[in-house]
Amino acid sequence: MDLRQLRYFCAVVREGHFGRAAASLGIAQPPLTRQIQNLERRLGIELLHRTQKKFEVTQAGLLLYERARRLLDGADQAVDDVRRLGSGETGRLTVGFAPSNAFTLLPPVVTRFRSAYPDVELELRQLTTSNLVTSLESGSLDVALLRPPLSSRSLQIVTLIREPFLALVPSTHRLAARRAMQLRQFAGEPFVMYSRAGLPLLHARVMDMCRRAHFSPRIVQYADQIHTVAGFVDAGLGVAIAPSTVTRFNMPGLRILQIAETPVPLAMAMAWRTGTATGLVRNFTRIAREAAAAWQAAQPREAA
Amino acid sequence: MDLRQLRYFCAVVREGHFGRAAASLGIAQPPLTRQIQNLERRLGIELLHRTQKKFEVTQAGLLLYERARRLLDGADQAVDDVRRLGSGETGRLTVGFAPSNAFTLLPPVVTRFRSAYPDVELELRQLTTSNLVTSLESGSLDVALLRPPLSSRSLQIVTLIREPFLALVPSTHRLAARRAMQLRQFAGEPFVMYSRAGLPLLHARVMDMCRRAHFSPRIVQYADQIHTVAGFVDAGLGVAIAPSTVTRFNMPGLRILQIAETPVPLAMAMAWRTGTATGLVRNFTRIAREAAAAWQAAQPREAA
DNA sequence: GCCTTCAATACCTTCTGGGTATCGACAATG
DNA sequence: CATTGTCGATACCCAGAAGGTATTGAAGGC
Repeated sequence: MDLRQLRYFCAVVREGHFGRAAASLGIAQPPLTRQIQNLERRLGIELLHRTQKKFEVTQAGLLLYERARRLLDGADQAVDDVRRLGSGETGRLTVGFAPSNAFTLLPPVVTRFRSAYPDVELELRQLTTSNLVTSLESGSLDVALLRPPLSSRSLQIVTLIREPFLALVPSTHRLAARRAMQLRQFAGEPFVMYSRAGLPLLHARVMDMCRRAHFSPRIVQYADQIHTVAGFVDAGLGVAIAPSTVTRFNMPGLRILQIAETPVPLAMAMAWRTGTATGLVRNFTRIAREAAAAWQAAQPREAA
Repeated sequence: MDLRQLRYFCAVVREGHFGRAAASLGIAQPPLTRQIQNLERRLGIELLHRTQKKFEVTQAGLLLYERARRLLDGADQAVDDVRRLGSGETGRLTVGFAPSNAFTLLPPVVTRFRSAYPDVELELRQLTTSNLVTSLESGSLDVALLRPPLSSRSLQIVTLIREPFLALVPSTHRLAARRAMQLRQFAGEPFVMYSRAGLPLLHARVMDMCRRAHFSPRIVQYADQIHTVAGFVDAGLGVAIAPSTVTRFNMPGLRILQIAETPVPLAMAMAWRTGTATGLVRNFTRIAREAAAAWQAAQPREAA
């Protein structure tokens, strides 16, 4: 069977006239006549009963017309659905994210994606960074939001945003009125630190900053979430260093200062399996980039 | 959309291997590769994700596979149904018949047709000869069994059987022991005659025979069915002339003789609209011819 | 490290589908 | 009654697509 011939036949039946049917199909009349003849020959059935100059549709022709219309509609629908699925307008996308961005980048990305692709079923999974990587590699995640660095030849990584590090002091602190400070001014200060287990990357980064500033922090408290650290500083337990996300917290006893040394910012990235060319992932990464740019653009006025 | 490409794609997905798929399709591998590429290009979607040497079916490809299989099945089914309808293996056929053959030719024809084409819906209508003709011409009948002659340019007529006329006498009649007789021997005999209203053709034919034999029948009784006429003769009311159907009746008091003049036999014919080329009519007329031949073949040993 | 396997590519041939010109037949119309 | 217009069918030509053969390039198995 050939859908072209069915399409032609339907046009002839619908128009009741070879010339008009040919015009509606955008072809000339002779090829149309021939295709109908071919169709009849192939089926071995008379579909149109010719009575010199005019024709009438036979019973068999009428049946074929009904069936053909349904087939053609089905074919169009199938093409449409496959295109939508392939282009990522529909389907199911599993997104992994680290706890660290549950309250930062994730919400705007998800919101933006949902409104752009309402027909996509979005599944969100909070995992540790190492689990994110293995899940991405095994294919149980399509894409993940996580913190670099990460080393995996099979994953594609794009940095979405870079958060500068800021210094946190209680409002009662001697530096509270300043706009900026130097890291060595925290030497000997009671220090609120990220737990090595809960936030290994932040722990390492902050420890490294202190080391570069030639002092070892006098740690008086550990916490394993950024906003917990900020909360301890707010409560006056000590000072801390945190990514600019903290400017989003509303804590009356907290003062936020710029760091003169401007440490390498804390990056947030997005990763997916290299070679994954599905429209879903393509669309999600585009949306994520847009959301990150918007987020980044909204940040500086507070963090600058 | 092109069904060929869908068929090829399904084969590739089913076999999971271009070479085997090509073999199962009866084509070489390179054209198959190209067709799949064309299909992907036309849809603008990656259906098979190639990873050097092997490939895996994408989500979109899987969806297309499901849809394509249903489309292909639907197309095959449609072709099959149309073929069956067009070839007369299915559908609805309206057959008209005259009262005169309700008990002769019609039953074997219908039986034979039913067993040959059990899926055809057969509608039988008993009508007068003139109504048969007008119904055929108007299209409300597809085919009819009737007695010639009839004149209609738009109808195709085929004679199915020819029944010789026979003479009927009661077993007490002076001719009862003879095998044959001459028509003039019925001159003056009490005669059972077909009513002009009920069986105009038989009435005319018998009257004509008598006229050709130079006598006018002394009619003592009219009847409007053949078996009623035979019944009256069986009861001893008189003699009669009847078509060979009467040999099928089992009447102890009835003797059947051949007529020396061998009048032109009584024909039974079949008619349909010229130009009607539907498989149903073609099949029915073929079956009717076969049934008539069988009926005719079973006749002579009694009527000879 | 060599050989096999599998899809992709290059190139050629054939056949199918579409286009133009024209025919033949019917129908309407003056 | 002749003429003209309409409609489907036919004849012929051309372009493009589909299939075939030979070959390549890259992985994977021994």
